[in-house]
Amino acid sequence: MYSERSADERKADARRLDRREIRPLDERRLAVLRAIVQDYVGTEEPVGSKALVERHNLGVSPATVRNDMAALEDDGFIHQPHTSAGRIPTDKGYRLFVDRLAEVKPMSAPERRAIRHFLDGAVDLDDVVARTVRLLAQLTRQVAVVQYPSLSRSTVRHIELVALAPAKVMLVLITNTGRVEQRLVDCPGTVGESVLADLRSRLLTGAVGRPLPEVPGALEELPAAFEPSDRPTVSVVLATLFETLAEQNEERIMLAGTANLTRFGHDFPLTIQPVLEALEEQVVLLRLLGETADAGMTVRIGHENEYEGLNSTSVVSVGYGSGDQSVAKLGVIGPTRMDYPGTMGAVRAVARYVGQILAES
Amino acid sequence: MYSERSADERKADARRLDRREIRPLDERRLAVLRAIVQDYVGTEEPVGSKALVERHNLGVSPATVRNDMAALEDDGFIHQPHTSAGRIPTDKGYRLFVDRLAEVKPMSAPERRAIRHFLDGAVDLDDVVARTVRLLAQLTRQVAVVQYPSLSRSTVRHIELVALAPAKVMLVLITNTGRVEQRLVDCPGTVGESVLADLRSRLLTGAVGRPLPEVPGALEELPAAFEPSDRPTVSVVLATLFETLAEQNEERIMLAGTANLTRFGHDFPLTIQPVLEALEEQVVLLRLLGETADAGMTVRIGHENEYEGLNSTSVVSVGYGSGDQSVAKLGVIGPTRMDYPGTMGAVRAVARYVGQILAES
DNA sequence: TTCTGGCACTCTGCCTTCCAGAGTGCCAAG
DNA sequence: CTTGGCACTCTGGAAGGCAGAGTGCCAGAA
Repeated sequence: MYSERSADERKADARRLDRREIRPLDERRLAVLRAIVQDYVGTEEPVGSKALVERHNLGVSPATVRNDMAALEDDGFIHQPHTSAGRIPTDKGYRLFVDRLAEVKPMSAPERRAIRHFLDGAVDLDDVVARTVRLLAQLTRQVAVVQYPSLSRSTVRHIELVALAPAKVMLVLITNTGRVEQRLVDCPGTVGESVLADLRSRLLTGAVGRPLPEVPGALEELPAAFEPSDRPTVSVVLATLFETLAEQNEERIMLAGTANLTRFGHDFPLTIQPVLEALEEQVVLLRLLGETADAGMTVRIGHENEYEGLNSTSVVSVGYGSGDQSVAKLGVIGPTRMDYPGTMGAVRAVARYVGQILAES
Repeated sequence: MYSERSADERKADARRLDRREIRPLDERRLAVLRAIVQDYVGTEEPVGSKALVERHNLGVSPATVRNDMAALEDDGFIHQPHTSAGRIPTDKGYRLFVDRLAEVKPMSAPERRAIRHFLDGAVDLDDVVARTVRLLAQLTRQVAVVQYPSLSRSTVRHIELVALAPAKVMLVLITNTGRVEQRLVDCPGTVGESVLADLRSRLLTGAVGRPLPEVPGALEELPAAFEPSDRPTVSVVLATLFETLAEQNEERIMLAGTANLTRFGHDFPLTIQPVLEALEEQVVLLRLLGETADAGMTVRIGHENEYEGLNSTSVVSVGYGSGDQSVAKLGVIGPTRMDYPGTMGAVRAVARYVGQILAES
């Protein structure tokens, strides 16, 4: 499937390389690296020069490929487990592959339809996240992680005040991402219905559509609009609201596909344990996703991951959100030896559709 | 540690056996089984007659033990991996061990204090459950599962309807446990403010204070109170509400300690995959805990578990709750070769303390 | 220069063989 | 019923051998 593209691709690579002035990596050497990565990802076995020439028509002999391999090894892109074994890409090799040799593989039309269909059935935010994470795990056959839309980046869709008792008010905050937060407010005295209605409508006018962090500023002057006798109540409600807003708390995370870890590799128990441990720590996962760039897809390969337990895994993550704003991150965690183009394609597609779903609801 | 108890225990066993008329299992044979289970759990290796006599002072020769072992094997309590290997307890053997040979090992005072201290820091329900599950995983070094307190007994605190768009209504349900659920309702036509207000107040009168499962019955006649033209809208809202109520009854579950699976055994990847798969399925876990008896601890050993993937695991579970009522279940999942007395002790202790915490809050 | 075929060399992975050790079942005697 | 003795079986690990795959290097060709 790659032969058809090779001519164009090579030229493209050559151009890019020239731009970047990377001398020692000529066109063919990069093709060799790409072939190694592809083969290794497919077979999970070190790949040798002969097999490489057979499977990819590189147009040169094994001996030549061997020379290129030696050069690639010198530069640290590939590595030999033992003398006289095939080569395996290093983290640096994967990095180069991802940066310049691979293109995100778009989902096929049926796949896109399936994603759409699967996510469309969701009834609420929890369900959206749950479906997303499972879908992602299934598509990539890896461990999927989805962060709940964070409060700090979303906007106010609605605020509701409900009198539960003479001096008790329930404050409900609904964000554009579908998240609902509620707080019970103990008021200093009985609250009149009319005051409550007034406050409610003023809150709505002042806050709806605003990003959460901006709301306190916008409502600062509010108590002044009320009778002095009502101000304590208004202040308490406002304080509670601000508190709720400020608690951009508990970034929650959902996980799926841990069973896919069993396909990790041969030296399996050694690799899997730290990974499972990492996955149990919400903090680690949050930091992991936190490292994701705000725009564009982030790929962290092997040792590029801060957390040691994930040194033999790669993390592909991306922000998602309604509209252009990214409100949270999602991603997958798999062995460094993963199908990067496919994984990146799946992650990107899923993120896009979740964003749409969120925007619609 | 067992020798000190052996005299009393043996008599007790003998008595119990007489009561149950199990002839072929005399006192010593049971002691042998107990020793086998203990040793196997400790070493993870098939245990032979000689080693058994050396480690436990059974007061007889290896040859005698061999005879007993042969008998135990005939009865299906133990099993030989290969001719001329030691013996391994079967599920049936563990069952007998748990039923009659083991006693729940109480936690030590420092352990109890640690449990108490660890759980006391919890700030809300989520936190209680999260702490509990982690604690349990740590104590038992196995996979822990905690079910959220059942909501079927909680009541409606408030229902709110908010018009977001001409034909879109946000339905918010708040329970007395502080849980908030919201749904977006697509109405068949434009909804008038007055209709909405009317519906809202009727919902409140009919539902507030009622246990969730009773709400549908109480609101059955509601559409009849409205103009025929409004009934479709009312019906849609009601349907959504009932759906939400029903979903509230779907219990949630929290999980921890999956990393402990790596200590499962030698034939590791084969065993662990189905287990991980099972753990991902909330449904499976819920069914698993659902099988727990309402009172007392339940131990399901190996093939006693309905779910096939858990055929080589044992599940120790127990109900917990505030006061005498069990509101939910918790438990651990581990290899059939687990320390039953210790695990049961930990599970029981944790359940007890969680109950107390819930009662206090 | 750059590529290529050839060649000697090295290493793994796998298979076989072999042996010690642990464990058993059975039997005859206490 | 228990026990010591004995012959037998089976695993697990060590040692050795062999085929296959892969490499590096070199000298000659393009």
